Amino acid sequence: MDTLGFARHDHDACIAQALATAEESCAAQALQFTPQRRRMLEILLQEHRAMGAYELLDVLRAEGQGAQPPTVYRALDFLVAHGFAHKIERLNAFVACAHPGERHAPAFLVCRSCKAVAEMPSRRIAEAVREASAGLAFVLDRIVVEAEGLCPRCAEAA
Amino acid sequence: MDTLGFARHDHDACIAQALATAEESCAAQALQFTPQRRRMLEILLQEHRAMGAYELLDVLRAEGQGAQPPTVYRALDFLVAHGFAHKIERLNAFVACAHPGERHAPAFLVCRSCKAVAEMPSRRIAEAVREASAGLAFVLDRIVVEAEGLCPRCAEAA
DNA sequence: GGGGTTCCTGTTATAGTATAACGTTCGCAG
DNA sequence: CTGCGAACGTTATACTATAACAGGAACCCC
Repeated sequence: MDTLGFARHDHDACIAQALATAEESCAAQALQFTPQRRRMLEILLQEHRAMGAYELLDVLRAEGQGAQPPTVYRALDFLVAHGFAHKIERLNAFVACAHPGERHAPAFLVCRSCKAVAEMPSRRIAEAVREASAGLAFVLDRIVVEAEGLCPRCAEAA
Repeated sequence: MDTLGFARHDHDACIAQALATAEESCAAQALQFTPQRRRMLEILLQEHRAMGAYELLDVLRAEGQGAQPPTVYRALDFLVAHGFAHKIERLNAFVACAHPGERHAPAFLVCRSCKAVAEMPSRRIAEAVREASAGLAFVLDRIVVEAEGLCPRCAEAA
């Protein structure tokens, strides 16, 4: 899967690839990539957008699972903790990681019109944040960067 | 009010100054700086930390107001819309702006131990975000930057 | 093989965050 | 004085997230 943010791509291949990467990564770290966790990631990959926890829950229920909120949140906690998905704080929603396996501080573009989400290159951004926080003697753990605006499609439509 | 993030400062003066700035700014733009809005900003300035909407509501109620959630959210919407306060998405909480009047894309440091919040210099960060988003043909409206970690005090304690 | 431990999942209940919808008041422009 | 828009009051409800406890599978260790 390439890093193509809002661009088209071979979606089936992208899903298969991401699942395989997650599988390998879990095996390598002795993490349990259980059916539930796999299924949740698969849904996120299929939809390819930020989804709320209850939206994911609806999908599971439509499949005939009698799932409850904690089930979803637990799976999401796992996926986020290990970098297979990210939380978009601005939307209280979750999205599959576009670069599984790579170590990175994600930075997102969020379209306020269609809600599409893309990861953008974040190295320079992360570096600027590290510098600014070091200047204030702050010990940095995690960086949240979310840019809100219009994706190319919506911008053109407008 | 100077930009001192986690540092000490003359708090009473900082509150008075910020309120005065907000007042002027509203007058200049024909915005209504009503008692409710003023009071809400005052509370945020006094506490000088990120507060949840219901925490603010509790303060109002303790003062004898029979306030309801929409009252708080409306005042917060106003303050945020006009740059007198910011929302910390990561915490679902609100904080008074440290630089009222100045046009800026805020960037925050959030201590995961004591929940203190400081604004950090954001020009370089904002620039890096603008560049990255322009590279993906994204039309940028707003930037959320929230760094999570330990503030100097908590880091030293640990 | 029993006993303990850990991790994952199921289930019920509840906490915490935010907004919809409707009505009233008040100031002001026409 | 009438119509309009902005602010505010009030009720109800939607949406997001977690606490707390129980059951079961896998594993380790003796």
